[in-house]
Amino acid sequence: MAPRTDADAETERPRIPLSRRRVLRAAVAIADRDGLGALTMRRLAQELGVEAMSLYHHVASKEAVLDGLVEVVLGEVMAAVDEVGAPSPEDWRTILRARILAAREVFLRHRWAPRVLEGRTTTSPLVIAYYDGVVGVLRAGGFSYDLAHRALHVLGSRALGFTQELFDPDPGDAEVADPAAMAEQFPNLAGMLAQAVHDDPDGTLGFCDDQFEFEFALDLILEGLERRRAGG
Amino acid sequence: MAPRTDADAETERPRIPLSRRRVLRAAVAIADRDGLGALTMRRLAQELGVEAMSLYHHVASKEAVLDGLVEVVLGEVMAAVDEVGAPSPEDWRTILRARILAAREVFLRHRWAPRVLEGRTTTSPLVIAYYDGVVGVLRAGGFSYDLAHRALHVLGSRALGFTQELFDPDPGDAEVADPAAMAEQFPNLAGMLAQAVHDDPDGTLGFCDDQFEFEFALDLILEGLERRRAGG
DNA sequence: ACCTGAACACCGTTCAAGT
DNA sequence: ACCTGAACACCGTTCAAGT
Repeated sequence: MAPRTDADAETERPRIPLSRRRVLRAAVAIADRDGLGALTMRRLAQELGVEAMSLYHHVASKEAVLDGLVEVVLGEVMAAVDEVGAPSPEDWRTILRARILAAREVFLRHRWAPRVLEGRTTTSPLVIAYYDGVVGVLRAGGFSYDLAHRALHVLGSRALGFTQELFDPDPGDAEVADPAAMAEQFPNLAGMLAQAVHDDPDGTLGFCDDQFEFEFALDLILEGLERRRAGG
Repeated sequence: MAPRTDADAETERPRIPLSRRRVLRAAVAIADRDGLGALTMRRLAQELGVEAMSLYHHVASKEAVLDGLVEVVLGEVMAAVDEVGAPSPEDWRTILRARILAAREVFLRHRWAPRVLEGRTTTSPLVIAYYDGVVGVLRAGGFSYDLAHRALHVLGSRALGFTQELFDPDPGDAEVADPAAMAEQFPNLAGMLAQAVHDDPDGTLGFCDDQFEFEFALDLILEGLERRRAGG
């Protein structure tokens, strides 16, 4: 009846051809919105208004999609890090710190990214490139190759801006909720918690400030590395 | 024909009734031998000479099996750590270090354990108990609750004896194999590698000694924590 | 009480067929 | 060239039925 309108294009969106780029962007969108568990080939196809089997013309397999996700995220990381600036001889700590915190912001936008990154069996060239940059900063700061290598191990995934927390930051469990039972089983943690609650009564047990803890740990490590570099 | 013999019992093993314990032990065996990917309910049943559906009388679900795996491994960790000895006021670093390295040995026996541990959504009471012990050592060593809490964050999963390495220790990739191409793309890493090869010609690029790197990082962190504890 | 066969609702993926 | 329907080989899990 009515001629083709922009609204039609919006709702049907029949024209834009599929592409690897579009597939990966949709995959990121699903993971961001509904988590990694929601990312299936069928759901991904649905997001693109297409049948599942059509995806295989643009990505080889689901593994390839996951590799693509790493590519996308690391691309964002590299862009964020490049804005911080180039390595400079003086004060490697300041610049490395800034780069790591910039990378961290990307991972905070994509909470699923650490898990998929660590799950990959093959190491993406972009991850290697990122670490090459870290070593570059360290070398410019006066590190031997040997100590730079060790620094990579000490920083671990923290060099990319994330750590895999063993405790869920959301302690909704009954164990934690019942202070009496907990005090008996875990006296030290109970004491720790009790004092945290005392110091910050309205903290509602969300007493782990991720950003603060991350920076505290990062600074402690950077300090230790500088000590090794300067003194031995 | 022949009467029942021990050999029969060995091969058929028809008597021993299924139990949660036996299911979990079989699950550990499969994961140790063939990796986490090989651990399916059907394969697990097969290992026990039973149908898959029989498992559900002893474990609620596959998630419950994974929780059980954590239980088993953490049980071994607690046993290993208990042998090290109790917290003592003097020299918290020595005792914490020994406990962490003891825990590490368990994880080296079960390479899959870090992944399943980090994958769990609910935190096992045994993990909490382990960290309670860590805090106990720190407290005995003169840490405030606040700094002990921070120490947990700095150590992260290293407190349990493992770190999730981002690089696969096995660099069989073409990228790494071609030094010329690598030197161009990743000059800093190439230089690092070149020197490592120079220093250790027969190292065949296995230049990351996991145990050495782990202890180096651990000591750097413990030193930083002691500095914070003593001085501020 | 403990085990089972058949079945269901999901996966990722292949393949021959459509346009 | 790009997309699809039907199908295959796997999952975890349910349920009614066997002993």
